[in-house]
Amino acid sequence: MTTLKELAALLNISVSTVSKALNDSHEISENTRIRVKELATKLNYKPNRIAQQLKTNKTKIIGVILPTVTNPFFAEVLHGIEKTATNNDYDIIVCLSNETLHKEKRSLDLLANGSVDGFIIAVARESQVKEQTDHIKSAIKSKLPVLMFDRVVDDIECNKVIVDDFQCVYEATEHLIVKEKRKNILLVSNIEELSVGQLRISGYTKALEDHKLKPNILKLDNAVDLDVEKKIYTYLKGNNSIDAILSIDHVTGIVAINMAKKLGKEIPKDLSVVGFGYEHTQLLSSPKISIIHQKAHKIGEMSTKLLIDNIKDETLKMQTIVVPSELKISESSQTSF
Amino acid sequence: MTTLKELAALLNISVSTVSKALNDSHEISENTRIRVKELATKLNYKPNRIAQQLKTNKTKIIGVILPTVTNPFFAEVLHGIEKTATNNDYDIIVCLSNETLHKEKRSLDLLANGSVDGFIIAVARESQVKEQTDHIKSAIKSKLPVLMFDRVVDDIECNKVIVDDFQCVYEATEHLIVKEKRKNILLVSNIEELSVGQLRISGYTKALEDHKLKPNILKLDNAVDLDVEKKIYTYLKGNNSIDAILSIDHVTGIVAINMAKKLGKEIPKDLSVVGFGYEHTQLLSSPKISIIHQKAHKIGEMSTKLLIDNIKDETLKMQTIVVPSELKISESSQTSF
DNA sequence: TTGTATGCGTTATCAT
DNA sequence: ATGATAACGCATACAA
Repeated sequence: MTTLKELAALLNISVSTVSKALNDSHEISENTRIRVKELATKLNYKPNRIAQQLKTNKTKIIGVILPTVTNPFFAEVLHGIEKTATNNDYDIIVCLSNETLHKEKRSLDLLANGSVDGFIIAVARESQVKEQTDHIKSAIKSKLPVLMFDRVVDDIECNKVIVDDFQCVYEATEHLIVKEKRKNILLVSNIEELSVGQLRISGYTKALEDHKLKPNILKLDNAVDLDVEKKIYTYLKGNNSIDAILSIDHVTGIVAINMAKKLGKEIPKDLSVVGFGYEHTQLLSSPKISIIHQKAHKIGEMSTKLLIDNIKDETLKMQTIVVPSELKISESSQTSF
Repeated sequence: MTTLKELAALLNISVSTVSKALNDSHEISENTRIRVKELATKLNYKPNRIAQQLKTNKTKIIGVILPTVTNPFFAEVLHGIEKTATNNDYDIIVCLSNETLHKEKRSLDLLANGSVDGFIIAVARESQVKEQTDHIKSAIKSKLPVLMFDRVVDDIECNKVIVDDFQCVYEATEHLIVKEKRKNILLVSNIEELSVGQLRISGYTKALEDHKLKPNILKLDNAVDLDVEKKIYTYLKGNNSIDAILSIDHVTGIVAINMAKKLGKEIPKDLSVVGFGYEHTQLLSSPKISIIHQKAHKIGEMSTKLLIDNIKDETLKMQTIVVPSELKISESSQTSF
């Protein structure tokens, strides 16, 4: 790697002159500036970023700590983060907590030693359940800006970007009741231990309450593979009056459609199905599932924007931004082929 | 952030003594070592990694350049990379090329200035199609180890981890012919312009040739949403003799199942369906689709292992590792509920 | 307009 | 056993 020192030696001038020339300082003559730049491009000189970081005490790197990236929600958020970071000349270091407290803590501690200018975090399931968040507070205490999204911790004061979990489920439920005239709406859940799961369930029960209906909740207890199908199938078979299903994750809604068809139900005539979904979710079901579409990409964008603002001006006051979800009603009945 | 200098000042000893004490140098007395360490933990001292990086000329960071992360394959690879990197005390900087050449080049150039110790890359679609890979060669020339996976460039000499695209599709096709007695197998493709797409198609045509059957290929031309459904539906409707479908991506197989059911076909009696799939793919279809399961996580693990070996010993000779895929035959007929 | 000197935080070499 | 000094590559305050 070419260094300033090498350039200076070859040109018989001082290191600082070379530095200034490359940075377009006005105090350097046209002549030498050109000579320096020519040699620099010829030798493919690039300033050593590590040295710049040490000098300026800024890394232009954001630490991103996610529970997982195989969940499409977080993958899409990451996409938004990366794009916005790049547009603002930041790189991102990505760590995955795998939903564990110790990994989250380890990553945070490791990066808090000058490796990054700030953090974007969605806390791990374990950290949230055990309410252990000292590691995050500690990062903030050492003047590192932190932004939390989706899964946030109430008693930590920092910028936050959250989803309207309560509200969007409330509205989806109300849609089923009012627009689609449904009376027996089943909520299917396997994330009731997460704060977002609880919020979604609250949105559902509140909507039912407001309309004098009684809630039905099928908790899957973290079931996997065929168990998911079996539990839903069995429940539907034994409860024939169910006329709508509201899934609060991105998988069980599609499973519910498949199981309902297996039971000979017509969709959406006999049964309306709403679930959470991402870009391709609707393509995977037939008839099309209605989905609550979280603006994951936008969440990533706004999080990054907010964090970078905070990095550049630490005096800015903290805020919590709610990114509304979009309810996409299926129109499968109209598909004419 | 606490520094060595601050510790030294507080203890009235020199910086170098503090440094040695913390690094368990034998030439430091038991007494002072303990005093130093006590104060260090008390003040939560952590060595500044940037300074260490400048000193040692090693960052312990791997640059990871992916086309996207919303594709489950790359998400799972990333998971494997992150895990293995962490286990070997490396961090990862993730850049997304978004399938474009210029973004890939930009990321590579930006990180090649001392920011990382090596690269893991799956080249962007555009780079592969246009056969522009000078930026990668340039990184290698400046002594930065590069590992390519999945989408590789033949005329670049570096470590590679690839999938058995030809072989696994050949075997899946043969399975359909020999075990399931299928005669009219339709290949559904929308990635024919990628090297992996071409390999998969070759595996299919070769298997048919070897068994004296004629190929049917439905190219979707990067169709999206309803168009995907429509093209598959129309084709199936107009070609009633098709008795098996082989999808070479992870979406169209499920769509094919849904469309076949819509046409009143029984699966797997009338039609066998095989597609590419990931962890949850089978859960999303009913009856269950058979899948070619790429060991994405393992690809990430092996890539990282190989790169780190290469970083630690540059004289190691390059190798290309093939990670075999697994054919998971659906057993939906046996599900008894 | 150019050059010298200093420091970022750490480690390593060489005194004491 | 401890300390002074230099060096990694860069940027900048200050001198010339």
